[in-house]
Amino acid sequence: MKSPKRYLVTSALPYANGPLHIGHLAGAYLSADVYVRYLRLMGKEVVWVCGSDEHGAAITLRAAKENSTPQAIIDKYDQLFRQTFTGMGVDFDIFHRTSSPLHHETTQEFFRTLFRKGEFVEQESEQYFDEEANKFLADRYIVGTCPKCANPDAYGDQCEKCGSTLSPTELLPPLRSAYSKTTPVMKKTTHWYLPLNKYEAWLKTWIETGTLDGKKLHDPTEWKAHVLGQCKSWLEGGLHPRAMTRDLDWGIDVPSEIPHSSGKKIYVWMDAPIGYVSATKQWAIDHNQDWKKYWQDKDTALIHFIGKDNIVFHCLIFPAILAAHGDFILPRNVPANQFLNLEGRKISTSKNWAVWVHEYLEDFPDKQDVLRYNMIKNMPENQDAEFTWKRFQESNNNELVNNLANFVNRVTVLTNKYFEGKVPEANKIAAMVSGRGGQEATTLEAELKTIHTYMTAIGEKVMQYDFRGGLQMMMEFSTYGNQFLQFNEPWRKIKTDVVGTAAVLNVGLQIVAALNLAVRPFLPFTSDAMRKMLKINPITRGEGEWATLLKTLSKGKVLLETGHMIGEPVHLFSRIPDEVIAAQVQKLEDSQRETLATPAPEMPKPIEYKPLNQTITYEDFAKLDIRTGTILEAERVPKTDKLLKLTIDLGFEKRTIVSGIAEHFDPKNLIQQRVLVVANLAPRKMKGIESQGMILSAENDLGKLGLVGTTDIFGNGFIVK
RNA sequence: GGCGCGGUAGCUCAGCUGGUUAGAGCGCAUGAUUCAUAAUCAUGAGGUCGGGGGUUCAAGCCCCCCCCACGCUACCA
Repeated sequence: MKSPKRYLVTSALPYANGPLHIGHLAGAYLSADVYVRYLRLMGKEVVWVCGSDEHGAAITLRAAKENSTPQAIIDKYDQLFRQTFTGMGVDFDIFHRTSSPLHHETTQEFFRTLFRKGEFVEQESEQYFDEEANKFLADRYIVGTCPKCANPDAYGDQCEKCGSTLSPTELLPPLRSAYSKTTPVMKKTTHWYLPLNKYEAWLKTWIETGTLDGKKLHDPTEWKAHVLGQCKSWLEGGLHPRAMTRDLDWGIDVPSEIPHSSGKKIYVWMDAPIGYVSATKQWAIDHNQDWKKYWQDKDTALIHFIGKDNIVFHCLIFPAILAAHGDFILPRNVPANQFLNLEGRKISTSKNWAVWVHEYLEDFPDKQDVLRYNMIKNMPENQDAEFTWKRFQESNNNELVNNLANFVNRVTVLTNKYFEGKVPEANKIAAMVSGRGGQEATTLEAELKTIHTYMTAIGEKVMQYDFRGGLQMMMEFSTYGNQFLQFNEPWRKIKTDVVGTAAVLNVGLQIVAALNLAVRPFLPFTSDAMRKMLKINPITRGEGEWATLLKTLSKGKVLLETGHMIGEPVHLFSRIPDEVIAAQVQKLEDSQRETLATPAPEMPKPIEYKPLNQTITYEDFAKLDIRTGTILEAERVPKTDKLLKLTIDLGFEKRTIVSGIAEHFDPKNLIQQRVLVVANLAPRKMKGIESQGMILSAENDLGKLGLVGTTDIFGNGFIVK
């Protein structure tokens, strides 16, 4: 693939519902920041957009819970995001908001275009409805019992206790509406669907070959294996139409001229990626540029940085939307990162098992680059990775302090000590040995070539989205500097050979000067500090300095001229002592414990009794028809983990009941067991078998099930009341 | 259960379309050195490449079966 004229880089819009933790940072922001910083230093035309994702049910719900308003919630987190990103040196070209009027217009325009082109399918479906509040219920607004962990307050889209993804139909009763606490009913509603099944064929070709309409748009071999794998997995399974609208209060209205649009909002998942477009528009307005150049010109490379949870949306659904619209380019790559674990466990907001970035900035002032270094070093580029405070400390002390900062310090100290802080004469014939092995003689010219090689290699890694590799290469370059000093021993040479010492330190300073740029995409604050120390011009954004440096080197010219005065040595990094690390680990455990309000692990765990459900009337109870019965047959339902197919004798008839108890009972031990059966429950098909009722069982605090039976003096079919 | 990404030295990971004695960083051991925040540099020990079968002159890389971790997905009335 030929290299593009310009780049449009996006980072997943953070959802304005809570603060950022290190997992967010590792996923879509630091990776993009390194990439974009490098592109800018190479003088490439690049715009990097991001913004707050501010719509959807979770925000209204949170507002209600905190007795606040959605607007107040999004304002609060938008503000916090901006501070956090700026604090960490994550340097977007624009950080926009999906609540802005420009974004609303842009999204509606998109929707309108797709509607007019007849891309949507209007379809009626049944949704949960709250009769008292007179509202349809988003998944998030349906509360019920989690089928996985029995948390009675799980939401219809997710259980916050065990973190599993749910759908409303999976929730166990009693279901209730988050608005009125009443039981929701099913009601018909109309929505607009994107017929992904219609696009399946071209999406498949596009993903697998990078080709659309005979044109090669990207090279799939450059895509990460797990991204391709995930997409192929979806394509194999067949794509289904997906609703692009919701019945919601908080979001972007479906354009009013569209029939039946009253009360309908555009689905946040459609609204959010269009946020990349509106952010670009706003940037263009601010900078007197043409946004279309970035979204509609074939020579632009669109790159989406996201976490793996977003793969399907950015690789299939959003491209389908863009293509359905017609005027837009498709992403050239979607370098999704995997997940970052923390101290051996998954990061969890609800369990408060997280390192919050804004808190890190408070706890470790002026140590942004230490976190950046550690996060890039352990970036989950191709598989899940882990952050531990111990490794954070080790990489700081052993690599940043001992290797990088120390090398820079050695060179500046020696220059100040022996040459009054002036870059000494480069003597091209002076005898020096190479930093590699210390065996062969070398010259300034050869060393400039070596520097060029390192700088090129680091850049290549970054362009391949191998940020860990680039970072490692950068550190090897610093090691090379240490080796060069070690082999040439300027501290010894000064006693006999001032000219030779000057030559050695001149090379040392050239390495430091190059290192200053090598470090910059990863550690921008450090790069600034080094420039101050070297007394060279500060860089604001990056305007091709790296490219210039490569040119200078390949001409055999030096980066720092002889006689240039450098500043006093400064320690770029400082050691982090054990106590500080221990305190962070303690903080993590404390906050998590507070959140869970559980005693220390070594204490015997008290039984957690489930809270009582809301009071019901006798009439409610009387609706239940519970009968005595006996299990006649029991067998596993093939291809399921939990299902047993039971035949129950109810005296007056025999019933087939499918029950999710296979993990608790051996089928052959169930034969002739007496059970209680909810006999008037509406039948339901599971795995193609109609289940005609439900057998009762009790569950203890450890999740163990026990059948609730009758005593043997009873026959079958009698009423329980 | 289906699908997907992985399982390589104590730890974190590289290993391209199969090709000589399987690599790096950290940690560990020994030695050198003192300009530097006891930092640096050199040397070394450490792996039957998750397990089992197969294809091949040759397999960490290909095929089959199994085990483990993670993710998506189905089922859980």
